[in-house]
Amino acid sequence: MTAVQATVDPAVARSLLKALADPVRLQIVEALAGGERCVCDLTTDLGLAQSRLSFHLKVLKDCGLLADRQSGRWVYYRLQPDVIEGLQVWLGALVERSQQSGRCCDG
Amino acid sequence: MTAVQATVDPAVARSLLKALADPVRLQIVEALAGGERCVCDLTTDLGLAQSRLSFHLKVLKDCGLLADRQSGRWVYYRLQPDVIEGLQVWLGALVERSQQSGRCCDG
DNA sequence: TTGATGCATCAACGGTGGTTGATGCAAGTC
DNA sequence: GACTTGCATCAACCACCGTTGATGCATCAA
Repeated sequence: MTAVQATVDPAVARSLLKALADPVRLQIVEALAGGERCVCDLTTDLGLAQSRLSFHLKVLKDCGLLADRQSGRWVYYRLQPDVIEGLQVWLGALVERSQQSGRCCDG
Repeated sequence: MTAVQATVDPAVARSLLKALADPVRLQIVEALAGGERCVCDLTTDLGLAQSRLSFHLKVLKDCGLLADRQSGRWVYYRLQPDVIEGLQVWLGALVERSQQSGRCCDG
């Protein structure tokens, strides 16, 4: 583990950025950074209507940021750190490219 | 240089994510990763209407991702890699937290 | 079987954010 | 001075995305 994480492709990066750009979804992600939670806990902790939470969980799951599992009546969601790392690497590549070409063109 | 980059605060992170979540703005950022460009060059390279490009440049500049300078009639835009790095670090903290709490709760 | 709980999904509505074309303004050219 | 060029800004329009309340479907309890 802790192998060098591969970058995601630009289309995936876009979908991840879009998913993370919503304040409610960012709340969810930060809550799940503390560990796996079931939907009912998230509902009360974040003070969100159930359908609203469910909508955002779906968005986050569809882009790969979240995984879920069912246990009895409850559904538990958890973060997928690899995916976030992929985005991180993608941003890093951007930084690198820009620094590489930075020593240019003093207009 | 290459000092350890500080993380951004959550509100800033949100605005950066939101700014990067738009496909046109992502195009702009990737174009500028290749080095500084003036607006007129970007207009032709990306095939965007001038007012449209100008709108997105403003969004990117307002959140700190871009800086500009004027030279004669032309305005040149460039990336601010530090800001992207800040976002990267912020994502890293998220990953770290989630891995830390990952060894929990096998329901 | 009946009823309750946890969650997903749907249709309708509303708001925010991006697009477009016009206008304004500053910096150059003649 | 008048004219052109490069860019920012504005108002009007439009599309998409998130919200809401209702409904459906499992799972579990009685």
